[in-house]
Amino acid sequence: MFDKPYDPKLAEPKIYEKWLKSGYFNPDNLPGKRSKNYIVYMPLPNITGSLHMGHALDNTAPDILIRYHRMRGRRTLWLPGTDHAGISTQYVVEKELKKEGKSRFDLGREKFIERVWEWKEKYGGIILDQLKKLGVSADWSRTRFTLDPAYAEGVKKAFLYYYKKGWIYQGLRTVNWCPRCGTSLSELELEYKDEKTFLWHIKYADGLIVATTRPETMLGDTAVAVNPKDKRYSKWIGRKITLPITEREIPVIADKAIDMDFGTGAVKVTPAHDVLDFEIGQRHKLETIQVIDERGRMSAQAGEYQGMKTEEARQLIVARLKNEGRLAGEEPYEHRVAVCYRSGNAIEPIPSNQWFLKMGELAKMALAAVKTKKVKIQPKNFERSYFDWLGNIRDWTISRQIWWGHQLPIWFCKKDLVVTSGSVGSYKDDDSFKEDGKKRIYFQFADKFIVAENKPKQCPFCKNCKMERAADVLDTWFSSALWPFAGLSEADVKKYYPGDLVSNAREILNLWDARMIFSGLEFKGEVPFKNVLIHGTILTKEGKRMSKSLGTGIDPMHYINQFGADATRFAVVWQATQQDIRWDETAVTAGRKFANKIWNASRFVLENKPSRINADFNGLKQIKNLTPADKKIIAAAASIKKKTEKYIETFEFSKALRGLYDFFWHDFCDTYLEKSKAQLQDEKTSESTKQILNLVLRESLKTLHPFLPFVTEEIWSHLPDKNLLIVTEW
RNA sequence: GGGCGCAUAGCUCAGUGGUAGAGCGUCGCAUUUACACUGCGAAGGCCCAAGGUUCAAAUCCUUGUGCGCCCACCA
Repeated sequence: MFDKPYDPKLAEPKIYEKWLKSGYFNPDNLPGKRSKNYIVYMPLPNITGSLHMGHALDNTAPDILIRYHRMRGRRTLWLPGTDHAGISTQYVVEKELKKEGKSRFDLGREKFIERVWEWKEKYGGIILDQLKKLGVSADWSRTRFTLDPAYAEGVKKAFLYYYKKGWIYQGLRTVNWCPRCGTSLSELELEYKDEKTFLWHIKYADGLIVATTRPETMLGDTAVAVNPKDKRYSKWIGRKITLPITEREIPVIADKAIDMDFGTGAVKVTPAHDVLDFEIGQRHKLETIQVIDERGRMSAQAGEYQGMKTEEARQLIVARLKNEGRLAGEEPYEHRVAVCYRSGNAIEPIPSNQWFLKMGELAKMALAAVKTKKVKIQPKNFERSYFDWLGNIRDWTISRQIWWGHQLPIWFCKKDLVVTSGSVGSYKDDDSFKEDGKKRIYFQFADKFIVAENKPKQCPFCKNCKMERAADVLDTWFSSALWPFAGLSEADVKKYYPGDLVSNAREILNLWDARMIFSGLEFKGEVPFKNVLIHGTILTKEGKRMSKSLGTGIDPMHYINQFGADATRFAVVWQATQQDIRWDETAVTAGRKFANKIWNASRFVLENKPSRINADFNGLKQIKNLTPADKKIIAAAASIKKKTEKYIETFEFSKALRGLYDFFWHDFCDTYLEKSKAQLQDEKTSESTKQILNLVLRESLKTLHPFLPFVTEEIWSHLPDKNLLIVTEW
């Protein structure tokens, strides 16, 4: 039963099965009196994903904490779940469809969503199974998916609540639009590509020259902007000029966003087709004229250029400016253009109707929560990015023009409904814009709508239309922001909210943690957790970011399958000191050796069983004639236990592990075990040595357990104790 | 562009005012008695550069150089 080299491949699945059967991952089943809770919310992995190093990092720290607090008598709940991850998931399923030569429009919304559910059933559980292999002791009986019916109810209620509060509104926003995919993209979905083009200098008036890489958008210009401090242009501010070609009058305005040193220092402002310009437009209440449509073609507003591709229009416009003597210069220019992460197509900023959530009050609350230390962000230096983000926040665009997600509970009066945005009526009959025989829906707008949980029986506006549900779905983060309470049943919320901790990568801090904090405060009146633990990023050994597309990713399962979860966890914790980690796989070797060392030392100790086992260190103090070696190891064992407690509670897991490693390997094995061999031969010290060996081993297994749960539990099963180690009192 | 951080042994990193440490690797020796996923020992470092503070600096300050991460994104 105690084979010579420890074989994690045999032991780990067996041990995990035992834990599952025990039911102890579920706080309701834990033995003994437990008054205090310890609760961790798992960062929701996407259903598209499989385990990567980031997940390993996200989850080892919580597992250490959960295991530690479980042994310390807390009611521990680690809430697991998966995220529907709207855009990413829709993307992978669309890619699958593409292999069959189909697009989502060929299936239609309903069929497509069915297809995504099929995908979810097939692949959605993979990552959770992999987390189990890592030893994650989450309460799987409470696993939730962010599109589960109960969760969806919570999301809907939250939306209705915000709407009643007057915090949700419809508005215009220039979004990053991919003309090929027919969808708007979040900033995260953009990739950047270097492009060689020209910077054209266009004379808008004598002495007022603007520089642009996109002359075709000038048809939609509604201002020229300069920096207020720029003396060259101070006399122009407030004046009006005539825009070339369209001959429209536009104002010259001053805005501090303008860089005086770039180009000519004067910028054409096209709110419809540039995200920054849109913001300038908002500040100065400029008109938004859309000259490029959802297909990436010039719109009706573009007059004679209507229907042309933007490239084509650009050439014609440049030529015309040249003819008219308006072209003041043309310099080769290299810059980065945003492209769609799926199609690689250049993105086209266009104005669209979107839904917004007011951030004013919510941001204030989230700021205060951290400023008053109700939530602590660790390490502390990340607080700054949190404060910066919330301090400069704009209202949150919560609508997304995709199908997979929580559809908005908004119902439009069909008679009032305008489909798509701006000027697109021009291609109403274009076949390429039909789905299911109907026109594709891009953006919807109507003043006549109601927000309700279910479809109204009668339209309150026209009294006879069947109302149409808003096509948009919610931003994925809107639903995941509710995770700490929407992930729990109502009874559980009473018992288990608020919790203690989330652990994630730094880019999630604002996207998710901040939003969980204000959602918790707004809906439950309490912060959802006390600590946000930000861990470093795992880089390649060369110091580069791990990424699937670059082929630099490392699959933790590779190590788990080969060397065991304990060795893998050891490597992660060993290296997770403070900053980003250049992944060094020799640390896995160290972990594997360490697990084996623990195993073999235990074999030695168990071959020398004492007649009975004293319960604790105090019991040992009764023994007379302790040798100096005995005293030393007892003191060291007691001290390392204290240190481990301290380091776990301050989240310095690497220090804890390194201390334990040193103690166990050197103090216990190299020194004491070797000395004990002689002491065991001597009748006078034999029994007490056995006692000490056994006690130090037991204590070591306990303190090591949060870090290397499998091997310690396996050894524990060979001890006389009946309890599993995971619920043994620390 | 803004923020954060890192530069210490061949590699990956601890150390944060007072004679340089670990893991992995390398070399030598040892071993029938827990473990070769072992033990004992050794080699290997002007602690990025320059300046400053100090009795004393890898450690604090300034500047520079190189590298990375996150966020924003430039007409």
